Order: sequence, then structure tokens, then C-alpha cells
Amino acid sequence: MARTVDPARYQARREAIIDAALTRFAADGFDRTTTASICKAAGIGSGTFFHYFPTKLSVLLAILDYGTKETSAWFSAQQGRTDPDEVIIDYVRHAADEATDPRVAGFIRAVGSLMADPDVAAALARDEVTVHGGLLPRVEAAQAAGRIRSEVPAGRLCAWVMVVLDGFLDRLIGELPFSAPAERDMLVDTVRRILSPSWPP
Amino acid sequence: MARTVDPARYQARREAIIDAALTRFAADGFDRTTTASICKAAGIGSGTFFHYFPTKLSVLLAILDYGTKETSAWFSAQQGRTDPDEVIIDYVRHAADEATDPRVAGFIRAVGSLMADPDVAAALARDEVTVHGGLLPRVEAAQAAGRIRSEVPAGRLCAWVMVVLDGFLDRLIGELPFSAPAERDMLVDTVRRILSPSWPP
Amino acid sequence: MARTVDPARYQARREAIIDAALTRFAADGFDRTTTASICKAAGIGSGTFFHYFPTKLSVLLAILDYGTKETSAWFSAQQGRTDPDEVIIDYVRHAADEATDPRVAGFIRAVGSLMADPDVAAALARDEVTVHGGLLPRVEAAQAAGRIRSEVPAGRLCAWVMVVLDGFLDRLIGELPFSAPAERDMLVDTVRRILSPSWPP
Amino acid sequence: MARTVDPARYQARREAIIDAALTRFAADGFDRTTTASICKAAGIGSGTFFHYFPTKLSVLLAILDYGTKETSAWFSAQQGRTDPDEVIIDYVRHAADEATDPRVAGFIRAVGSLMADPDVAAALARDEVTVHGGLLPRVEAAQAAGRIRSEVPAGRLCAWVMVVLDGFLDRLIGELPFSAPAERDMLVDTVRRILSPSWPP
DNA sequence: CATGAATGAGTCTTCATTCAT
DNA sequence: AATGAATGAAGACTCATTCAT
Repeated sequence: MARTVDPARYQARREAIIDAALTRFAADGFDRTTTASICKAAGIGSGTFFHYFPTKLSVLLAILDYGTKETSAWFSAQQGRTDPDEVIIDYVRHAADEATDPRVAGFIRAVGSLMADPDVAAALARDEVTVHGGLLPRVEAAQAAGRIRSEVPAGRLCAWVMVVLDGFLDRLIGELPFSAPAERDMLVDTVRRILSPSWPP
Repeated sequence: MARTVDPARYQARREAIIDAALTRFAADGFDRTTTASICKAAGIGSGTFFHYFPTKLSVLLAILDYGTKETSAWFSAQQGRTDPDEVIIDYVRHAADEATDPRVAGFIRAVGSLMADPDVAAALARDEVTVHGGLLPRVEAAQAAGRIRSEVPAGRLCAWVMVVLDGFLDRLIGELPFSAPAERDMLVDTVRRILSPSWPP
Repeated sequence: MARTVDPARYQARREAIIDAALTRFAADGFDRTTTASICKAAGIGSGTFFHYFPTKLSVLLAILDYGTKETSAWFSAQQGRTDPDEVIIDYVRHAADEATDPRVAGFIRAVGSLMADPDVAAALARDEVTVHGGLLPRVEAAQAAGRIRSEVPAGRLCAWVMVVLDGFLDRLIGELPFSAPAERDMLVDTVRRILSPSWPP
Repeated sequence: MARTVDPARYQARREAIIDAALTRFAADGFDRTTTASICKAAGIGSGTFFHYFPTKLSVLLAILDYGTKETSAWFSAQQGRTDPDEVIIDYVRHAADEATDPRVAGFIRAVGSLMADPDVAAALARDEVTVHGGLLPRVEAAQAAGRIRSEVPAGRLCAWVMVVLDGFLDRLIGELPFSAPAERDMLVDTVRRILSPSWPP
């Protein structure tokens, strides 16, 4: 009467596929990654892949979902904090640290070529909303507390924090030398400058 | 003895193909763009395409080259100027203005998935070197003149100007509302903040 | 846990493809044979073809290999014999009999146009070496026994036996009437004349 | 009022194309030879080619025709001779000498893959008929004079002389060492053996 | 559930031939 | 007559997905 063989084994395998796919997508991009290469990396047969995911695209969506959940969890974990401006900075640090996994930047790039796809667009929108939704209340609180500048609407400030983060991730695969750990402080400094209320005209 | 081919007509057609390819690449990404769709957009037969470019990839490289040349020309045109810090700001404005063409961001994304290709990597490296080579002397001059901060090496400052520019371009295709003209001033302000020598710790 | 794939079925299909390809190559030549026509003749889908052979050329190489193995086996089967000159004649008869398959001559012709290809050249060299390696010891033994002429080196005699065989195969597709069964005796007679020690100058 | 520019120039160009095509066909085979490569070898533009020949195939037919005419002329030149058996041998020598041009064997091979084409088949038939028509009367005369064997019909003897010639040409591109000049005597010897009336049963 | 053989739609690219100049 | 740009039909090969075992 066993429904599936073993729920734990099922989950483990599903995650193995996700992990393998993340690696392949990051290295080769979505279109140039074959389901066969994912299967090989995951150590499964080609048929098995489609037991876990109905299409190649669906794995990518699962990865995106995973990231969104992670972000959501991170912000939830900051619930009690009373230093909103530092939460923002910490998030930036957190995001920079995640970019230490060399697959992150590659994966982001892989997703880029799929922006036309409605499912991907929706997943990305959910992700952005999650980040935005995590940052916005802190930006508003920090503005209310006078700790960051207020002449720019909170939403727009959030967007610009994300601009810098995006650019930072982009650079990681660029040609010129630019490494996540070495530039992390500069990243934080830059965000601080963007948010800073004291600015000589 | 007809010398055949009007060189002007040849160039025009070549540029028509480049333009069509730029449009398609931007909209669909490199792999999802078929040579057939480029031909259709350019109004030529499938064989004609390969009279002008040996491979699909080669058009993309031509587009990159075109951009590099444009950048190079822009910096050359600023030769005589004596206000290095404003040249930097003007370049940022110039780049933002180019991003008004909605295809720019999409194309950049399309290129992203090809970073593994050595020819593309080389072309991108050339492009980055061009921008870097255009900015660096101005940053150094501005530092020497005490008009921007000097505690960060000139090269690193250049990189960070480019970080913000990259992030800005990325956002243009994002889901949340973010338009080039509306955010141009904020972009300039952000770059000024990054370069500013006076900033209270 | 089904071990899938019946190895026998796999082999059968592989041979069906080889057989279909042999037929098509013989009839149309290599370049004018489409993989589609092979698939159709073999009763398989276009994709299946490439599960068994990576390229169109590789099937042709497999056919050549098959022939080389067959020749090798034939000579092995003659191991115990003590009448070397008759082994030579029997090989000639054997080769003539194989040429009864009307596809043989056409296939040989198809291979001709690929001689420039290194893989084909290597396979043909292997084949020639096999025939040569099969004939040479018999020629030498027959010479030692004084049963065939000795004033011509053994290797050269082998080559001339092959000359006549090649020419024989060529004629089979010629325009003038020339059929394998009808000319078999003349072939044997011709080889005997070439090898004969007694011949008045 | 000039009809064509200059008949001599026209003929020269036509022959230049034939010569270039012979070279390319011999090296690459018919299908793998592009009209472009012929044009390049002939030093003409691609359009010019089709001023002289309506199709790629037609050049090949012209080459075959040229060979047939040459053979025909050779036999005509032997008209007065009274030693028919030596004419046969001389033709064999003549054919062997022509095979000194390394393109001959390659071209023959190239033609092989087109045997299915009716025009090519017809041209080849014409060629064979020419050779056959040149040899047959000499064989008959030699038989009547008792200088060659008579128990085999003249036509069949002709065919077997051609078998050996064909095989000889084939070997020239084979892998094992086999050169036209070195083996010419053996070729003549072989033909003599085939024709010889005196043969111990 | 797990497997991998089978499928065929889809794509880039080649090349003989045409035709305007 | 000579040119070479333009054309589009054709073909090898890839790969996501299905399905029998």
C-alpha cells in the first residue's frame, strides 16, 4: 500500500535533480543545458527525470521558487529586530554572501534568457516582490526614524538598492577581476551612500 | 565588366541584418532566435543571411563590435574637455540614454547566456576594456584634482561606476516599474554619491 | 528495475540499419543517400538512427568493418589447409561469390568517393591489410612449394591478384553485359595465369 | 558585329573550366566539389561558370566526352598497323601512361558515384563502346592470325583486358604502395598472359 | 517506480542556380 | 560577356518528451 516508495528518498532525489540542474544551468545556460546532462549530473536515467518534473523548464521554476522561499525565510528571521537600516545592510551582505556560490551568477544569467516566458516572469515577479516586500517596511521604518533619506519614496529606494545588488552580481562573471569577498565592503559602503540622508548638494 | 555590387547597398543590407538580429536577440534570446526569424525581420532569404555572416553567432559578435566602436568614438569625442568628473557623469548619462532603446537590455541578457563562448568572451572583454579605458584617465584626473574621492584606487572606482550602470540596465527589464528616462537623474545622483569625496562615516 | 533493452533486439536493429544503409549507399552513393532514406528503408524514425550511429559516415564505417571481419574469419577458417595455392583460388572464388550480392559493387563505388576521409582511408587500409595478410602467407608457401611463380615478390603477386579482383567488381556495374556467375570461371582462370610459373616468354 | 567576344578566348576559357573541374572532381568527388571551388580554380566568377555550362553535371559530361574523343583518336591513329596483338598491348600501355596524371584515377572514382544518372551512364557507355570498338577488331584479327587464344569469344577477351585495366587504375589510389610506372610492365605481362594461346591445362 | 530506447519536430547551414547590373 | 549577390530547397543532426518493460 505504499503510496510512493519512500517519501524521504523521493525528496532526496528531487533535490539532487534540482542541484544538478542548478549546476548545469549556471554553467551552460538554459537552452544549452540538455536534460541528458542534468540526468547525468544527478546520476539518474532520462526517464526518471520526467517522473519528478514534467518539463525541463519546471526544474528551473523549482529553483527560482527555492530561492524565493529562502529570501522569505531570511526576512522572517529578522522579525523582531528594531534597527531597520541595519536589516537592509544585513540583507545586502546576505545576498553578497550567497553570491559566493559561483553558480548563483551563472544561474541568474540563465534565467535572463527566459524572461519572455510567462511562468518564469511570474516566478521572478514573485521573487522581486518578496525582496521588495522584505525591504520596503524596513526602508519606511528607517525613513520614519530619520536614519535614511526621505526625499525619495521608499519604493524607489528599494529599487535602487536592488540595482546595486544586481550590478554587483553581474560583475562577478565579468572579465575584469572582481570578486565577491573582496568587494563586499565596497558594496555595503555604496548602499550606505545611496541611503544616506546627509548629502551636500 | 560591371563592378557589380553597390558598396553602399551592401553596407545597408549588412546593417539591416544587424538591426533585425538585434531586435530578435533582444526579444527571444540567442538560442531561441532562429536565423529564419532574423531573415524574415530583415526581409531577406535564408541564403542571403549567410552571404553576410558565416554563422548566427557572428552577427551577435558584429553587434558587440558595433557597440564597442560606438563607445570608443564617444570617448574620443570628449578629448579636449578639462572637466574629467563631468565627463564621467556625461558618460553615465550617455549610457542611460542609449538604454532608451528597449532592445539594449534584452540584448545584454541574450549575450549573457553565451559568456562561455571564447569569441563572445573576447568581444565582451574588448568592450569592457574600452569603457574602462575611457573612464580610467578621467577618474585619475578627477582624483588628482581632488574632485572625487581618492582613498579608493581609480580602477576600482571605475568598476563600481560600471556596477551601477549594469544594475541599471538589468532593472529595465525587471517586473516592477522602472524606466530609463524616469530614473536617469537618480542614476546620476547615485554615481555622484559613489564618487563623492565628502561623506561622513 | 527492468534491465530494459533486449540486447538481441538492439543488435537486430543495428544490423537492420546497416543492411538498409548498405542498400541505399549501393544504389545512390554516399552523398546522395539521405539519412531519411536509410531510416525509411530500415523502418525507423529519424532520431532512432542517431541512437545507433553518431553520424551517417559511421554506418558506412561499420559496414566496412563488417566486411573486414568477414574476410578475417574466412581466412581463419582455412587455417589447417595444406594446399596454399588452392586457398588463394578459393579466396578469389569466395570474393566473386560475395559479389553476387548486387549491392557489393555499388557499395564499393560509394566508398570510392570518400577515400579522402581519414577514417574511411584507415578502414580501407585495415581491410586491404586483412586481405593482404590472408593471401601473403599462402603466396609465400605456394612459392616455396614451387607451385606458383617465384620471380615476382610475394607481396607484388598479392597486389595483382587484388587488381584483378577489383577490376572484376568494377565491371559488374559497367554498361556492357558482365555477370558475376558467368565470369567466375574466367576470373579463376585469369588468376591462375597470373600465378602460373610456366609461361613461355 | 562580334558574335561572341573572341572564339579563341571562349574555347580557352571553356577548357580552363574543364581542367579546373577535372582537378576538383578528382580530388573531392562530384558531390563534394562545389561549383564555387571550380570557379576559384579556374579563376572565374560564379556566374561565368554558367555561361559555359548549364549545370555542374554538364562539365563532368564534357570531361567524359573529351576522354572518349581522345581514345577514339588514338585508335584512329593506329589504322594502318598490321600487328593487331601489339596494338592491344600498346593501348594498354597508352592507358597506363595516361593514368600517370594523378587526377585520372580520382576522376574515375568521382564518376562512379553517378552511374545512376542516365546521362552519365550514356556517356560511359559511349566510352566503353569506343574502347571496345577499338579493341574488338584487333582481338578478332589477332585470333584469326592465331596470335592469341581463340577458345574465348573476342568480346569477352576485350572485357577482360578492360577488367585488368580498371583494377590497375583502382589500385593507384589504394593504400598499399602501387605506382603506375613501376607496375606498367607487370600490367603488360598480365595482359599477355590473359591473351596467350599457349597454356598448359 | 526506474529505465533508456524510440520518436519526430525543429534548426542551422550549404550550394546549385538565377538574374540584375 | 562577365560578375557576384540573392535565393530557397534540402539535409544532417539535436533533444525534449513518451512509453513499453
